[in-house]
Amino acid sequence: MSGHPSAKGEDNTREQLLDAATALFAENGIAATTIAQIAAHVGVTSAMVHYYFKTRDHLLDSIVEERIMRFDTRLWELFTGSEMDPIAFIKAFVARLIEGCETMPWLPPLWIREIVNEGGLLREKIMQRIPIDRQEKFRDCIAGGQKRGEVNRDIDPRLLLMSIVGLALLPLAAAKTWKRIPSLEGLGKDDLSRHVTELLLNGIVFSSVDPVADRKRQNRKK
Amino acid sequence: MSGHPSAKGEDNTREQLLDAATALFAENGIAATTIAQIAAHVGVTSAMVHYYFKTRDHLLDSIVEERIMRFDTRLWELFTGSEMDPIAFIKAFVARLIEGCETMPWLPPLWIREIVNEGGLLREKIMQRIPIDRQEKFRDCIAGGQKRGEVNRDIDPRLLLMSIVGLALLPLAAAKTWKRIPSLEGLGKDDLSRHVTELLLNGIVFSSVDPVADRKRQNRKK
Amino acid sequence: MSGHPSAKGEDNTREQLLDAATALFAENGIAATTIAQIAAHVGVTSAMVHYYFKTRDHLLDSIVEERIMRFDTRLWELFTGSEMDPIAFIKAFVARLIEGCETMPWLPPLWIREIVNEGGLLREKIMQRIPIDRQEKFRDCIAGGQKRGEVNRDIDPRLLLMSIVGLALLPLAAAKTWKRIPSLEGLGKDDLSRHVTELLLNGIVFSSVDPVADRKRQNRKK
Amino acid sequence: MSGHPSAKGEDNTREQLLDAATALFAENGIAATTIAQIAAHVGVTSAMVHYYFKTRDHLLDSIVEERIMRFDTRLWELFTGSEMDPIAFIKAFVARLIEGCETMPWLPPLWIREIVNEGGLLREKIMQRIPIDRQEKFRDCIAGGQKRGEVNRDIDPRLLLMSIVGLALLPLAAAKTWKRIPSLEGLGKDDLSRHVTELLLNGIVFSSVDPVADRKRQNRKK
DNA sequence: TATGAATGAGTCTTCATTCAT
DNA sequence: CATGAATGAAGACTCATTCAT
Repeated sequence: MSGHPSAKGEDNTREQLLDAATALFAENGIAATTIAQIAAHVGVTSAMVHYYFKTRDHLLDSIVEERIMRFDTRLWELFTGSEMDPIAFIKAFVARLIEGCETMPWLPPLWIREIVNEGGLLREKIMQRIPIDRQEKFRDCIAGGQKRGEVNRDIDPRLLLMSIVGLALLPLAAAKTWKRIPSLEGLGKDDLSRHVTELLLNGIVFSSVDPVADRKRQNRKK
Repeated sequence: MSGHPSAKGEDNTREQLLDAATALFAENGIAATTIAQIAAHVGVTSAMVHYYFKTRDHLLDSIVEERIMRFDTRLWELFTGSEMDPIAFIKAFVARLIEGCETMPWLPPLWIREIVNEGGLLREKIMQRIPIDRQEKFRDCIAGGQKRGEVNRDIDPRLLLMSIVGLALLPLAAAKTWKRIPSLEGLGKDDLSRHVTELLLNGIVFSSVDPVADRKRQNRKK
Repeated sequence: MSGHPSAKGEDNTREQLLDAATALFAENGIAATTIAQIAAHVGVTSAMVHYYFKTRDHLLDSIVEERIMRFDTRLWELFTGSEMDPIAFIKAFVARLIEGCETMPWLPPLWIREIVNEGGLLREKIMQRIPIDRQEKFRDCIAGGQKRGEVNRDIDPRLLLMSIVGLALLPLAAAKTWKRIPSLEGLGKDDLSRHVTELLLNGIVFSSVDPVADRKRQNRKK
Repeated sequence: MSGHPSAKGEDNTREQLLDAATALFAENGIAATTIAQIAAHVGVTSAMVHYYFKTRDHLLDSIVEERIMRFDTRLWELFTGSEMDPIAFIKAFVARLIEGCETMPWLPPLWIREIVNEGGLLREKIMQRIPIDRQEKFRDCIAGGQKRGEVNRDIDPRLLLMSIVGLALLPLAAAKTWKRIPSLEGLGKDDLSRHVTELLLNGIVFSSVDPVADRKRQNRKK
C-alpha cells in the first residue's frame, strides 16, 4: 500500500506541488512567487518543479487545467441554457460559487487578480479554454427574463455576470486580510451568501410595504 | 519656484515618472513592472528613477500618496458622517467613483489587484493611511438607514462597501481586455453607472406593479 | 554466454548507447550533447547510461577505446615501419582513411573537433593511447624518401601527416552541411579520394609536357 | 585624453570582453566556455557581459561581425574575380592566410571547429554573411586555369578551397598542443607557409630532373 | 536490467541599486 | 540633472549523478 503512489489520500509530489503553487500564487500573486518557494513549501528542491512541469509556463497551464478549469466546469454545470429561469439560476449559482470557494479558497484571489483584472497572467490561458458562447447564452437568459417581465429592465445583461463575480468573489479575495479587522471577524460564508443574494435580487432600498416585494421576500426565505 | 516641482503647468520628469509608473503598474501589475520599463516610458534611464525616488519602495510610497490617496480623499469628501442619508450617499458615491475613474483609468486595476486582493503590494501602505473610523462610520450610516426602514434589512452593512467596490471597480479593472469582446464594445461609463446604481438600489427582480417601487424608479430618473 | 555482452550479433543496449553517443558527439560536439539525449536516442533513460558507463568521462573513455582507437589501429596496420616506400604508403593510407570513414562517418567530425583542434575533449585521452614513436617513424619514412630523391625535399616531414588529415578529413567533417550546397551535391567518396591523392602527390601545377611527370601520371592510373 | 574611451591604445571593456570571448572560444570551444569565464578574464562580473551584449547569442553575433568577418574580408580582398591567375592567387592567399593568423591566433581553432566542422556553432551565422557567389567565382578561376593548361586537370575545383583551409588552418588550429611535442618545437609560421605552398603547388613527388619543374621551382623562390 | 524520483552544482539572465563623471 | 558603467543577489532552467525499487 505504501508503494502505491496513487493510493487514495496519499498525495504524490506532483499533486502537492500543484497545491502549493496554487496556494502561493493566490496568496502572493503569480509574478511574486518563485519556483523555489513552491518547492520549499513541499520540502523538495526547485529542480523537482522542473522535473514535473518542465517550465514555469507549463506549471501555469497545469494549474489552469487541473485546478481552475475543474472549478469552472463544476460551477457552470447548473446552467442548462438560455431558456432557464434567470432568478433561480442566479440564486443557485451564487450559492454554489461561494460554497465552492470554501474548499478552494485559492480561487477568489486567483480569479480576480490573474484572470479578471488587467494584466492577469492567466487571462489568455483561461479565455482559450472557456466555451465561447457561454457568456452569450447567459445574456440571452437574462434578456429573456426581462422580456417576460421577471427581471428588472434597467439591469444590463452584458454586465450582470461581472457584477455577480464582483459581489461574491471580491470579498473572498480580500478575506485573509479582511479577517484581521476586528469588526469583521465573525463574518462567514453564509453571511456573505445571504448578503450577495439579497443585494442581487432586491437591492438595498427597503420596500416592505409593497405586497409584491413581500411576496418576493417570503419566497426567498426558502 | 525652481525648487517647487509641482508648480502648475510644469510637467517635470518626476511627475512624468510617477504617471508612467502608475500606468504601468496598473497595466501589468507592480511585481511585473521594472524600473527600467518606467524610465524607458519617459525616455530617461533607470538611474533617474532612483535619483527622484531613491528606491523602488519609495516610489510605491509616492504613488500611494500623490496619486491613489488623492483620489481616495476626493472620493470620500462626499461623506459627511454617519448621519447622512445612505441611499443618497451611495448614489452620489457610485457616480463620483465611476466618473473619477475616467480621468484616472489606472485606479481600478491598481485598487483591485494591489490593494483589495490578497497579497496586494500596496495594501499595507494604504491601510496605514486610510482613516481608521471611516469604515465604521459608513456602517453606522447604513445601519441607521436600516433602523429607519429606508434600507433593506437583509443587507449586511459590513459588506456593503466591498460590494460597491466590486460592482463598480471590477468591470473597470477588466475593461481593457473587455473591450476586445465584440458584444461589449459599445459599453461606456454611463451604461456601467446606470447598471450599478440600479442593481445596488433595486436588484434584478422586477417589481414595477408595486407603487412604492414605481415611486422609487421615478426618483431615480433624477 | 549471458555475461558476454559483445557476443556477435547481439546488439545489446550498451553497444547501442555507444553508437548513439558517438553519432551525437560527432554531430553536435561532445560539450553540446547531454547524457539524456544519448539515452533518448536509444529509447532508455539517462540512468541507464550511468548504469553502463558509470560517468560521463568513462563514457568518453569507452568511445575512445572501443570506437576511435579501433579505427586508428586498423588504419595504421598498413604502416610497417620507417623503411616503407613513402609514396606507396601515402596512397594506400589516404584510400583506406577515406574508405573507412564511409562506414564510420562519425570519425571525421570527432577527429577534427575533439582530437586535433585546440581544446578538443578527447585529445588527451587519444594522445595517451597512440604509440609514441609512430609519428617519428612516419617522419623518418618521409625523410628517407627525400634522401633517396623520391620525395619532394621542400616538403616538411613533420607537417605531412597533419596535411593528409586536413586534406582528407576536413572535407568529410564538413560534409553534412556541405551537401546542402547545390553545386557540391554529386561529390562522393571517390571524387574526394582522387582529388586528395592527386593534390598530395603532384600538386595543382600542371606539368604534362614533362616526360617524368607523364610517367608519374601513367603510374597513378593504377 | 584619459576620459576618451576610444583613444588609441586604450581598450574599453566591451572590446576587452570581445577579445576575451574570442580567445576563450578558440581555446576551449564555444559550448565549453561560460559567460562568467569571459567576464573573469577581463576582471568584471558576468552581468557586464550582458550589459554589453544582452545575450550569449548576441555576443556570438558580435564576434562574427567584429572579429571573424573582418578577417575574412581582408583575406579575400586579394581575389578580384574569376579571371585571375589561379596559381598566383593561391600563393598569395596562403601567405596572407597564414600571416593573418599570427596576429589573430584565435582564427584557426574557431574556423575549424565552429564554422567548418559539423555542428559548428557559428556556421549558420557565417554562411549568411559570406557572399554567395564567391565560392563559385573561385571555382571558375580554377577551372579556367585547367582549361588553359596551367592547372592540374585531376584536381577537383570544388574541393580545392577546402583543401587549402585544411592544409593551412588545421595545423594552426592544433598548434598550441602541437608545440608541446618536442620534435615540433621549432616549427614556425614560415615553415608552415613553405610546406603548404610547396605541397599545394607541386605535391610530394620529387621531380627535379624535369626542366619544367625546375623552371617552376625557380619561379617559386619569389 | 531498468526506471522514476530526487538533488546539487552550475549557467544564463534579470534587475534594483550605486557611483563617478 | 542625467547618464553609463558596474555589481550582487536572485530567478529560471539544465544536467550529471545517485538511489531505492
